[in-house]
Amino acid sequence: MQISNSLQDYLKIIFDLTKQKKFARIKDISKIKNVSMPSVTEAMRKLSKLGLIEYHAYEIIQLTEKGKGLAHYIFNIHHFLTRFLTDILNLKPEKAESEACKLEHSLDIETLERMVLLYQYLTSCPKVDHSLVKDFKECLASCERKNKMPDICRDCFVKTRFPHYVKQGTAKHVLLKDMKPGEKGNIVMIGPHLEMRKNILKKGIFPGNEIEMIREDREIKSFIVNVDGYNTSVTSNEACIIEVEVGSQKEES
Amino acid sequence: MQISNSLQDYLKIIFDLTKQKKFARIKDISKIKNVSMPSVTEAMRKLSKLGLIEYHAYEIIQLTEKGKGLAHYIFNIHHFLTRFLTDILNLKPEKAESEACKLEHSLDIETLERMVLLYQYLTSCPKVDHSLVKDFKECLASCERKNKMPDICRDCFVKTRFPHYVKQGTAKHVLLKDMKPGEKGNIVMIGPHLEMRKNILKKGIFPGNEIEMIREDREIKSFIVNVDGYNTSVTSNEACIIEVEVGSQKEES
DNA sequence: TTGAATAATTAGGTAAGCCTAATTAAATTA
DNA sequence: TAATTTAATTAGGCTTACCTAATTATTCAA
Repeated sequence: MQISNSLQDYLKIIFDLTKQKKFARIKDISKIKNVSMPSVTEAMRKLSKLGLIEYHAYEIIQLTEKGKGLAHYIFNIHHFLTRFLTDILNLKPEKAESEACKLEHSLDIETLERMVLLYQYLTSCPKVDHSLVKDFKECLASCERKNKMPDICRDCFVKTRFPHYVKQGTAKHVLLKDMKPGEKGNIVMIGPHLEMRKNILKKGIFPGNEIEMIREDREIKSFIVNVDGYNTSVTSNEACIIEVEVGSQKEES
Repeated sequence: MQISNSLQDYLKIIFDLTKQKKFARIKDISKIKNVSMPSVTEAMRKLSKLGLIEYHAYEIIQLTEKGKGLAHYIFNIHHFLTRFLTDILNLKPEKAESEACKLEHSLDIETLERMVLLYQYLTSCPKVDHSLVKDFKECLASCERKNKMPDICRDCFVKTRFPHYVKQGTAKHVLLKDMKPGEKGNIVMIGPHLEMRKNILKKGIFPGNEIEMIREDREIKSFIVNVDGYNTSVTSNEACIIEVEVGSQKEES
């Protein structure tokens, strides 16, 4: 059945209210969804027409069996996503809540299934070292303490702080700051320091992007780089935490 | 700047077309976005008013510097998400494409930042055993071969195929099929078999949910269970791959 | 049991993002 | 260069999901 995001939200809210109070009222829904009461009335009529709720003017609102099933489904997707965002990505509960609200409408069952698998894999699979998620979170937590290189990342990152550190095979890993004009490569990692990383991402620079060093502009303490065909600038500090794989590229003359 | 999802899509399409042809035309955009030409015209006027494109009736469309920056950002978010979905979750490229299209509008920078970190952690962090993602993908691939217990999961799962396998501390792990009426627990894992898992998820049963066994209904070869307050049924086969943690619950009499 | 307060509904309106049909502009080709 | 084809625009409409102001039900409390 096709049902709009907004109506799904209404259904979820009714489900939630019904759990506690056995019924839902227009006013409560309007408050939770932060819309006016007439908007709720209108939505209720639509849900009623779809056979998802039992509703008549001025009476209390209850889910039909069909509505209960669908609401339960949406509700649990929401909660799984919240768990994923808190348990794996370590978002704060309120943040995870609001992000899950947006995500629940845009993922289809197949992607969701993969996320469930990843979740299970990282948290419960006996084959996986469970300190993995713990380490990841510790790394995240360290990153949140600004202006300090997280201890847990020192090992990872310090190795690449020397120019042309050879990682494996033909691929050389360098920091962006050490690249010569004209040199190209693929971004493999954007290092510690939460705020800096956020700013780098905001410039449209992600791991996996192709990056080319254009030139250094010492006046503005920046590097001019070309990322997948678009020129942008990166501060010297930022260039110290962008790790680039060079040398395994197909050269163009 | 606030810009609607739809306008973001237009911008991304223009960015993409401009890369190849140096300009974009109404007709091409309309074809790619699968909307009528008048709809495109209207959108172009809006983007032009926002200062994101250079556009006058009957003339070719080009991005302004401002538009180019924003488009590049959106475009790269899209590509990062595609990589995440293919490289980590192992979705097929076309699927990943279309899912990324939906996701790119709903994630905010903070969540994105965490996903980048997870991506880097799993694929490039020297501290992490890189076979991890490989194993996960192998597990996924095995799951796709239906009707066959994936070898890689046998270890994980067989252990729990015996009732009341004690995992750690007070928590007992059992299969749903072995639970007694009235017994409660938390779902920790939904086992191998892709299709079956999908069907279980479709019933609103996710890892992390609280589940209570109500009774077995031998006539329909199913178990009636209560998941977070909602009754549903699970086939006998499905009950064989749902692993539940019991015993660490706070008991209610 | 009747005001007063609270809750819900009508009525009428807006913005976004689509659509079709009709018209006009631009490009192509005979 | 005139006719035809292709591309783009106007004009007018629709749906979803909101809104405010005004009205009507319902509930509560004196």
